[in-house]
Amino acid sequence: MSDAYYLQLTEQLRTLIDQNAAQWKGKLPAERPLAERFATTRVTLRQALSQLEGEGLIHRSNRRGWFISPARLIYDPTRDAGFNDYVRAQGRQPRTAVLKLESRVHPPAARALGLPDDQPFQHIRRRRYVDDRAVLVESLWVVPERAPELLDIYAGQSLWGLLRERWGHYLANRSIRMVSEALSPLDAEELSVAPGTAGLNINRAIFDDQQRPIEYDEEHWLHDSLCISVELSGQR
Amino acid sequence: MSDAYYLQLTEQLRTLIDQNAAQWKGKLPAERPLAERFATTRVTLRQALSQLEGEGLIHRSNRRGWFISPARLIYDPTRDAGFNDYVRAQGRQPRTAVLKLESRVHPPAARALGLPDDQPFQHIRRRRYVDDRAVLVESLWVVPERAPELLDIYAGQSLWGLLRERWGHYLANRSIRMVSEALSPLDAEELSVAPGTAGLNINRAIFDDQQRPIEYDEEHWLHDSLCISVELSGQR
DNA sequence: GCAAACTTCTGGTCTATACCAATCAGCCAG
DNA sequence: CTGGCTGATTGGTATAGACCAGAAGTTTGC
Repeated sequence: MSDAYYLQLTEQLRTLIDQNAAQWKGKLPAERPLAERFATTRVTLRQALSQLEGEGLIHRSNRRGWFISPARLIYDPTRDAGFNDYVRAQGRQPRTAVLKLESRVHPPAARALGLPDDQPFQHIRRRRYVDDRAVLVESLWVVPERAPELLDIYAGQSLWGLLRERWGHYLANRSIRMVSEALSPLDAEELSVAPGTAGLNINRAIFDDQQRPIEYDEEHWLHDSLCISVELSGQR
Repeated sequence: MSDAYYLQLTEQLRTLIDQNAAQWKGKLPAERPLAERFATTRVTLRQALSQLEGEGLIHRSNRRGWFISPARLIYDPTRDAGFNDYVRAQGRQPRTAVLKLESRVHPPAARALGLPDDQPFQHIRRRRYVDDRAVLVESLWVVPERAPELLDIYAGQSLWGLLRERWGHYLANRSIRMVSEALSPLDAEELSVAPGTAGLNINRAIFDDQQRPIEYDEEHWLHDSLCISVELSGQR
C-alpha cells in the first residue's frame, strides 16, 4: 500500500484503541508519547487522530485530551418521545441543564412558524447530556399564547410532556430540517469543544392539529453522538 | 478579540470569498498566493480553509483547488420522488453515472431486509451529479425475485420509477438511518475528494405494502451538498 | 491537425520546532 | 479536611521549509 503515512497511522491507532480501550478507561494517552511511539511528529499524529474524530470513533473535550466516543444515540426526530425516555430506553443516563429562560423575538422561529418577525417567544435554552457527556445544546421558541407562564414553571422536564399535560396541546404537524454544520463559537463553548467542531443542526417547526403554531426548536448535536433513525409506513 | 489567528483568517476569507465569488468563477486562488497575501503559512491558511469547508461554504476536488460550494440540495429521504425530478424542481441539472452492475451477496443489506446472509442481490452502484458536481455515490441491493432481469434492463434511469412501472411494486414501508461519517477511501475516490472527507451516510430498507422486502439502499453524500427536509402530519 | 511528451503549477503530506493557555496533580496553609 | 496556590503537563496554534504526485497547460513530433 502506497497510502499516506497518516492513513496507515489511522489504522494502527484504530486497532490500538480497540485493544486498549478497557485499560485506558476511555481516555487516550497524551499526544506526545503517542507521536513518539509511532516515530512521527505531533502534527502527523493529530492528522490521524482527526480522521478518527471524523469517523466518530474518538473525540476531544476542552483541552483535556482525546476520548473514546461511546455508541451513538439512536434518535427519531419525527417522534415526540421525550429525550429522557429515549436515552433511558437505550440503557444510558440522561441529564438536562437549563441555560437560559427569557422572553425574546427570534425572526428565524417566526418565519418557520409563519408569524410576524416581531412576534415574541418564550425562549428556553438547555444543554443535554448522555452519561455525563454533553451531546447537544438547543433553543426552544414557544408561542406565549399556547403556554402562558411557561417560563415560571419550567425546570428542565420534558417540554412536550408539559405541553400535552398542562395545556392539552397535541403536536400533530411538523416540519423538520437537518443540516451538517460546523459548531458556532457559542455552541462549541457550551459543549466544551473546539470551535468549528463538526455538528448536526436539527430544526423543527411544530403545529397542533388545527395548524396553529406551537413552537420552534433549534438543536445542535455533536456529529458523532447520534444516529438518526426513522420508520415510515404508507406510500408517500 | 483574542481569538486564534486562523479564526480571524476564516472570517477574512469568508468576506473575501463573498466579494470575489463572481470574478473568481467559483474557484479560489491557489493556496500559496493566498497564504502570502495574509502573511502566513500554508499550514495556517489551510486550517482556516478547512473551517470554511466544515461549514459547507467551500470544498476541494481532487488536487485541483478550492471551490465555492453551491447551495445545498433540499432532499426528503422519506418521499420516493426520483433524484432527477428533485434536482430539476430546484432548478439544477441532474446526472447519473452507472459504476457497476452485478449479482452479489451483501450481508448488511440482507440483515436490514430480514433475509439470510447468503441471499444474493442485484447490485447497482451509481454516482449522481448536480450541475456536474458529483455529490453522492450509492449502492442499491435489489431482491432478484422482485425485479427479474433488472441488471439487463437498467441504464441509469429512476429505479423506483422502474419498480413501479415494470413490476408494479409500491414502496410502502421503509426504515431509514442517517449517520454522519468520514468517507471511505473508495467512496472518496469515486467522488474525487480526499479520503476522510466529511460525508453523510443514508441507508434505507424498503418493503412493499405486504411487508415483502424490495431493496436496500446505501447512499454516501458529501456533507455540504444537502439539506434534509421532512414534512410530517399526524401524531406520532 | 492531432496525439504524445514535457514542464509547471498546485494541493497533499511530512519534519522539526516553538510558544501559549488551559488543565491537572500535588503541595501548602489555614 | 478544605481551599487556594503552584508548577508540570498537555492540547492548540503557529512558523519555515521540503518533497511528491496529480492536474493542467504547453510544446514537440509525427
